Amino acid sequence: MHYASAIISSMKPTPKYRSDCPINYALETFGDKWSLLIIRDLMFQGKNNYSEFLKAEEKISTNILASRLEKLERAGLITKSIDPNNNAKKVYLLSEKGIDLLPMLLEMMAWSAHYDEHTGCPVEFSNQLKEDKQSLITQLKRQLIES
Amino acid sequence: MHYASAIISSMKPTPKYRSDCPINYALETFGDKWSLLIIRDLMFQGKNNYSEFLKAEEKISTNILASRLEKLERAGLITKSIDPNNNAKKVYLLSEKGIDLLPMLLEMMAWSAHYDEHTGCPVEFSNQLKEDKQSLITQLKRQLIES
DNA sequence: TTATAGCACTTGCATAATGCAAGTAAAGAG
DNA sequence: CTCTTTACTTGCATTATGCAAGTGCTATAA
Repeated sequence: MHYASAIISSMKPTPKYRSDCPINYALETFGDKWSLLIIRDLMFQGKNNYSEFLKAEEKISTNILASRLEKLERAGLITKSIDPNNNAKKVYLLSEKGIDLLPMLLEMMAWSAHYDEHTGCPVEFSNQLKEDKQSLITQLKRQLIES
Repeated sequence: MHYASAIISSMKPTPKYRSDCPINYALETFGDKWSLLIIRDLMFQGKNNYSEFLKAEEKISTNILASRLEKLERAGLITKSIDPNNNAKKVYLLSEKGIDLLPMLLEMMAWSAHYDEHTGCPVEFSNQLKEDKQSLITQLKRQLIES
């Protein structure tokens, strides 16, 4: 591409999103079969590195995991750093933007727990969700920020 | 496959889901790039037939729309019926299971409105979400049940 | 200091999902 | 009877995902 074309195309950048609808923004950010499972593992399972994510029951494949981690980092939902105790290890953590998905994830879990007859969602967790969602949010959020 | 094999394989059915995790149930039910946009149009845009869904800004293609409508119906999130005023038309409506996605969708919208600088989410809607989510849920839910 | 293992990926290729354009069938309107 | 609307289906190209194997760093033990 020569300079003039480059300038012209820089003037109308290819639109990043299909629309400016908030639902669509969410879908384009984490709307695939894997992203939210990684967020889940970070949020509820205390996992924070590549090999731990790989161990998840749903069996994500290595290339997809790598590409999702990169996408989530680019979207600002997670951060990547080197484990100070082991330079061979990377540490993935939820950013504030990622942590703020907690209320949505809890609603999602509540819905699934209600409608999936085979749900693995612990009964006490479901109950706390119904009874006192706000304190559950506060509590989980504190745990995440501490780490 | 001969009869004996058929019987044996019918004894251990291929597992329907990757896991019994509630997040995963949600993902396998509506976790793709399009399902929630259809739910959105049913829930907030008053759309209820094929050609209206096709008009959405995100430009779903006809075969994908048909397959998503079928999937959502099979999952029990929507119902399909014939328009009594026009036998050529089908009417899609949210079931209770579909309507119950409202709280999750509102959290999703709140998150996107907060983090997407180009969000199209109306300010007053965002505000009502922050100020009084519960009455917004009650109000929207009433509208959906009436139709 | 070499060997072995762990960790975080990458690569190549097969399969599946999605996207696009065109076509079809049934119903309604004129 | 014809034209339009509606709700799709079909065929094919492109993209995303899945699977197995390999790579290149640390780290750790001999």
